[in-house]
Amino acid sequence: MSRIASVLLPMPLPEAFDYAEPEGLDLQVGDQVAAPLGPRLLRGVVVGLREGAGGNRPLKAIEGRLDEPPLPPNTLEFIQWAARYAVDAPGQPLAIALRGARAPKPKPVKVVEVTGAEPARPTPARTKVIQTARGQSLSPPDLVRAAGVSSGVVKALIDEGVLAVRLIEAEARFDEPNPFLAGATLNPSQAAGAAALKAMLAADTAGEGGFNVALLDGVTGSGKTEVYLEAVAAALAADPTAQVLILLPEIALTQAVIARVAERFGAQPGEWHSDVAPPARRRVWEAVAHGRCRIVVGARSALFLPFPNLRLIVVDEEHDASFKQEEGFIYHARDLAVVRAKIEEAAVILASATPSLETLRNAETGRYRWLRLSARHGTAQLPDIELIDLRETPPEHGRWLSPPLVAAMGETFARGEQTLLFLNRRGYAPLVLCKACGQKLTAPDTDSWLVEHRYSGRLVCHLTGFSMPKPRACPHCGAHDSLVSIGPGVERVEEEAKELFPQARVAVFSSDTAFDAREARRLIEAMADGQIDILVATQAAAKGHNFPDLTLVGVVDADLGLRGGDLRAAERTYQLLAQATGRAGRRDRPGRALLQTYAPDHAVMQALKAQDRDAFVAAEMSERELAGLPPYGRLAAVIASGLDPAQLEVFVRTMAQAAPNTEGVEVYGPADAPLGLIRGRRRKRFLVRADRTVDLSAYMATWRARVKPPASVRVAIDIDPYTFL
DNA sequence: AAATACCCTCTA
DNA sequence: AGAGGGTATTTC
Repeated sequence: MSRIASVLLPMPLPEAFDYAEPEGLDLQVGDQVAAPLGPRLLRGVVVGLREGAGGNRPLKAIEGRLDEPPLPPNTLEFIQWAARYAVDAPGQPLAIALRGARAPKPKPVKVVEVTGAEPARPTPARTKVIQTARGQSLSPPDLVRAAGVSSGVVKALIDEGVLAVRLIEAEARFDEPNPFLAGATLNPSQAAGAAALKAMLAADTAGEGGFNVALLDGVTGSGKTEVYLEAVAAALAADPTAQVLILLPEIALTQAVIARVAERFGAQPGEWHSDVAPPARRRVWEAVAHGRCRIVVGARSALFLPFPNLRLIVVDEEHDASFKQEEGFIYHARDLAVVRAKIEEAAVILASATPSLETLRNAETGRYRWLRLSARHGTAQLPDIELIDLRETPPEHGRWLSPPLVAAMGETFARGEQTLLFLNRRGYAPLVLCKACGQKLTAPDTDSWLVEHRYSGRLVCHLTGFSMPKPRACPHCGAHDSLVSIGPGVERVEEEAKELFPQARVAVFSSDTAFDAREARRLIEAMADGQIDILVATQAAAKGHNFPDLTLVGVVDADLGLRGGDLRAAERTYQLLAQATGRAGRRDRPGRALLQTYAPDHAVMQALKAQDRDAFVAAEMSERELAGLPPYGRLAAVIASGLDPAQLEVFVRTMAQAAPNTEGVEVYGPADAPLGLIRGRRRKRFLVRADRTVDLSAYMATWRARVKPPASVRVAIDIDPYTFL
């Protein structure tokens, strides 16, 4: 009797395909195989094996097993669970999981070996080289350095045949972390938190079930990182094969955490995000699959790495919206981290100063352990937060900094201390319009405004990536010198700060100026080192960094995130501004934060001023509960897009008709999406609200299966949406 | 996703 | 008829 192998291919196919297992191949679930698909040969993963023959049609045979590490069973289960949750093809998350396996291998490294031949003239330098080379494998430059000779000596010995150069495959090696090194000195609050986390991890070793989630809840500066690193140490110490994943919302934050992990455990962790070069990614992937890499620090896609023994996942800044992947395979890494941990029977630590309402709800109901860190680290105090009512003290015409903020900046500068001006808007001006014809400049066939960037002299669409040089004449009416820049971006605020304080050193931190990890670090270090007096920054600099001389934070437009007014506007604004104002006043100096607002009475502003997170959360929770919105209910969105508006309209109406009638589910729409046109595609949206008891993924899958969109119409399903554009 | 089967229009 | 092109279908 022969066997049938069910093979999942990394593509948007609806299901795994069946293949015949060749005689004697002895496949296992998880094996990577080469499988024929039409005329092509593709990498796939065995997800099932059963006895049987082809049935009504003959099956193609698997070409062979690839000499690559298999995917662990839990990783496979997670991939399939994730696909079902996201209402997408299982090949999509598989493609993410195999991204490291498909990257090119690192170049082989040269090593020098002794051949046993005697040198013709044994000088002292030559003898030293031969002795050094014996017993260890070093590259030619390393051997030169280790023996303390000049490179000519080694080269001559190679030419003579005394030494031989061999190319070896760079093995995916990672140093073993040492969990027994001394950690940071913890204050009592931190020590209590660390002890509670260790107790949670011990429940696993004691056989009481490894799946546990803890919310590590502490104000900015309370030292959450030190606390969770103690939990990482405990997890690694409890099991010599244990692996730990630390997830961060942004690449910019990885460097700092990697440095702290390296210091704490005396070993470099694996680094995983889109900026890591493919060969390095391959090295991490293989080392993780073999269990040789025990700590990974990475962005959301690290969740799909093939850990054979994942014991702990830390999600740092768990409230951060960057954990939500909005394109391609749509998922929320924090939510899926909890799922993965459940499958692995591992522990999860969600860390934040401003936890999401979803997480807070789980903590309130006791599903998650709730660890609150009270004190700020050392002697530092929370900043003093004041609101500037822009209706009473507006900036001058064409300016963005109000007199009270300017005065505070002046005092701060005079004391030799630093100011952070926070504005979550890249570029010079968010809108350019023609004062002759009134047209707003937009990207071609797209509804979003072009943002003016003065550094590059271009107009950029932040949505589609389109950019063009700023034209001299209006593209609509042809009028000359009629284009005016409306509103402020960080570059414009920088300009104003330089004019106000010509002697001050002013810099901008945004994804445009900190364009890669190295440049970001350079700017952060310059700021930490006191080489910058005024830093104008987007949210890229609002998170996680430590600036000891920063005593004033000015929020240029506190109301920015409240406009648009979607479900999470208030929550998001609170989180972002609490984070930004929390930058002020570390060490022994008290900090001050000033928020410029036109709505000082808004609940968010009042909560920020009073630094009363609990009151804000309670108010927001009761509103959500009344409306049955998350975390009390669930949401899903459907985004249909097409080139032909009429065809899209017809489809969207049939789709509305086809929505299943289910108790506890309401479907709203179709409506024009707020960004109704992107790259020439018309967009329509549905919003679905469901009670928590409803299997929303199953509902959406049923709905989708009832309709067949014309080939030109694309349908995307977004479970638990965060943006409503 | 990517190869190919299909189905138009245009050229001669 | 055959090329050229865009689009729908199929892939175990």
